Amino acid sequence: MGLRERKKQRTRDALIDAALDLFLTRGYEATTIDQIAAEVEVSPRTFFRYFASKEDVALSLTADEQRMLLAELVSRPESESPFTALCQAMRSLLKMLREADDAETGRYLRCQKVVHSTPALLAGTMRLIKENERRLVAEVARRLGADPCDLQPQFIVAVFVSVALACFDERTQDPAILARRLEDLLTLAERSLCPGWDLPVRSATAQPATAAG
Amino acid sequence: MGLRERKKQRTRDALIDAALDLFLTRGYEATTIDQIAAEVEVSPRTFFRYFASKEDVALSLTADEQRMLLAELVSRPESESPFTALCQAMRSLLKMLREADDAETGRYLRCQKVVHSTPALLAGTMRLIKENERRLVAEVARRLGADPCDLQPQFIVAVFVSVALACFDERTQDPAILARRLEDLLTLAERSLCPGWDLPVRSATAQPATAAG
DNA sequence: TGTCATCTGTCATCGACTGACATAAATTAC
DNA sequence: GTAATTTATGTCAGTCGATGACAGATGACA
Repeated sequence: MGLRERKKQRTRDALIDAALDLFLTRGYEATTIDQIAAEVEVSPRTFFRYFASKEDVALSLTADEQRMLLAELVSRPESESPFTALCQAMRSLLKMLREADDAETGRYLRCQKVVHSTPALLAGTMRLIKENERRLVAEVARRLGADPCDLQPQFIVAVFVSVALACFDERTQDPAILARRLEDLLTLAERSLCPGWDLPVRSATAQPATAAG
Repeated sequence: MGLRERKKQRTRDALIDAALDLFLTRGYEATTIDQIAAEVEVSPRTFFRYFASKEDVALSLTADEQRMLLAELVSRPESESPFTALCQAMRSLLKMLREADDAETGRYLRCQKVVHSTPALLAGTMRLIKENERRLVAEVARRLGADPCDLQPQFIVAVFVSVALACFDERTQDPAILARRLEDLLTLAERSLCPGWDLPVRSATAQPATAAG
């Protein structure tokens, strides 16, 4: 990797760190782009060459996590049922989080704190999750041999996302506690859902929605 | 109601209608506050005395719906299980929508179209739903005789919200089709969930939180 | 070393949003 | 009915987020 690439990466990381620090101390709204740029000693214009918006820099880590979640799901073996695969992908993500170095863990914790204390960032997080949900549905549908427009894959992913979202309480930021909460919720989900609910249905009567006939 | 109140209501409605029209024809981002204000013949400053932001005017109807959903839930009889009550509240909401006059139905349809074609508004909608979710959890917890921090009420509402969200596909805007889709999804949910999953659990090992005696 | 692609800073500009102040209108008191 | 009070609105000035255009600086590469 050339010098140019390394410098860019360093600038990008510095901008994220400076932004998260300022967001934490002064608050997201009260922090200006000028202040972030001044901290890293670049021009405000340069900030916008790295991040599309002020929200973007705050949610860049969240966006990475969503991409990783999808990648983990795709890499799960086909033998796992869709919901099991989703849960395992989530567990892998939390494992990576717990095994990360201090710098990354710190970034993650600051990011969580900022996001949970800023309604606009909470909305942005929801948007990212919702966008990723479409990709998750596509992958689950593929595994089921179903169409992404069918209700079943949408329902399976919807239940998973709702469980995952319920984990991200504002009080729950430490990855270890997060993992515990996830397991508790998955246990509850397991007790509530019928065995085989996320397996392909082959009956002729069901699935009237697609209107293919 | 005095003249002043009536004038305010008329201005507010006119701003919403003008905004939705412009958003639909020119797009949300391309529409400026000045254009909306000019359409209603008020100053741009006055716009911001009625709505906190450009997003606010686009989502004012959505915010109303969320308030109504909560009100419907509260008015459901205590004999209904939490999930049933949530579903019935949702059905009531859709019924009100189908029985509304043309002006309101038109506003609703335009609002749906605009929201679904604008990522920023989709995010805002998620935020509103997420905010309302906390109130729904509180009401469900009360019905269960549980604490709002317990996992069960959170899980029940999460499943409901995920089903409700799955209804609001971008292709599904007509209230009648929306109602059909909701029923299909609720049927699927009913098949997937164990009987009694949303009833209070009274076993000695679980749920230590309520401490009701 | 010189050429080229790319990164960066400066400047100008737009649009969302806010505070301060003055004016106009409706409500209330007399 | 008029005066006093409250409240809605318009005007103005200003901040901040975000973008396009252009010029200068810097790393890549022959």
